[in-house]
Amino acid sequence: MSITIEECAQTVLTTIPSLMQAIRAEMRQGRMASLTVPQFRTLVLAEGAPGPSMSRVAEHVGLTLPSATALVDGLVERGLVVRQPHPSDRRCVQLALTEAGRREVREARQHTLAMLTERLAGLDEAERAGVVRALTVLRLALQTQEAVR
Amino acid sequence: MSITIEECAQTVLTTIPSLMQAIRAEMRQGRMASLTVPQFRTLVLAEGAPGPSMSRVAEHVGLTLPSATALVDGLVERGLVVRQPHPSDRRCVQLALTEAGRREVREARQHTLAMLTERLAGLDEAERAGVVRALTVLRLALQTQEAVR
DNA sequence: TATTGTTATACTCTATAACTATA
DNA sequence: TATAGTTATAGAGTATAACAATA
Repeated sequence: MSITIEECAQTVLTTIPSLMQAIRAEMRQGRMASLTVPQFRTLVLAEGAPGPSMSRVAEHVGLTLPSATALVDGLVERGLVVRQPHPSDRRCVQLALTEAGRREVREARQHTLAMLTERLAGLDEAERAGVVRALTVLRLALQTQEAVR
Repeated sequence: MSITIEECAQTVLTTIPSLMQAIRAEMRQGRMASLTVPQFRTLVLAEGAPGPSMSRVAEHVGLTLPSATALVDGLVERGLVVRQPHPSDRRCVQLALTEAGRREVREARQHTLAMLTERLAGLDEAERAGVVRALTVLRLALQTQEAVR
């Protein structure tokens, strides 16, 4: 029973939004985790990379620059990040997590991962490997083109 | 190289939002396809099931009832669906596609699938099968719980 | 002149709380 | 009293267009 590209595309189109819904619901449900998915992703970026620029944020989260500005504004207002001047290029901004931001992202991740882990507990070894492999394949296939755009 | 549940959860948490972004971008890019993902999913539901209620829409798209109301309001304003009275239970609504709605959903799907198909063209048979299998596994794992909630 | 970022503006998404109408 | 749906209200996500500051 061979699966055509069209069938595969169809599955992707119908399933990914559902999965996204589920993840969003998880995150919203966490009592203390008052972060939306894009906010969370921005904090994760700032946690890993040192002082990302606004452009970097926009690219990472998949937004336009103005959208990233609005997103970061919200995080700044809530005291989770600060905008720091870039030392050598004064047009650029370097985003930095505050202590509160560091705590928030840690808690949100812990919480969300715990919930996800619970739901994925039923998967066997082969299924887990399959999931990781398939998602990696999809990421490469769908993101490659974005760079081209 | 065995993959733990935590690693699997981690991959899901970081990858699914990216994939969703990519799909959203695809749909937005379509010249004539001016539908958002939730709007599209609502039209697809109405296309398949006959006269879904508002509750059915909310459940399918993963929204609260008020959110579904707002979503459908937009579609009604644009002439893509109509709210019809349920014959026996006057509290209920039955959603029906208009001709324009039927055309719109057809075009949007065609367009989006074409783009996705293009991007997935590089996958071999085993990868396609793996993707479908993995997404199905994830859907079952993540959605089961939603019903419980 | 090109690049980085922000402001202005306008939709849509999404939720909670309060309400109406029907069962 | 319980259920289906809407209205009211509010905040976040998201885009395009126009602008400011710096390189």
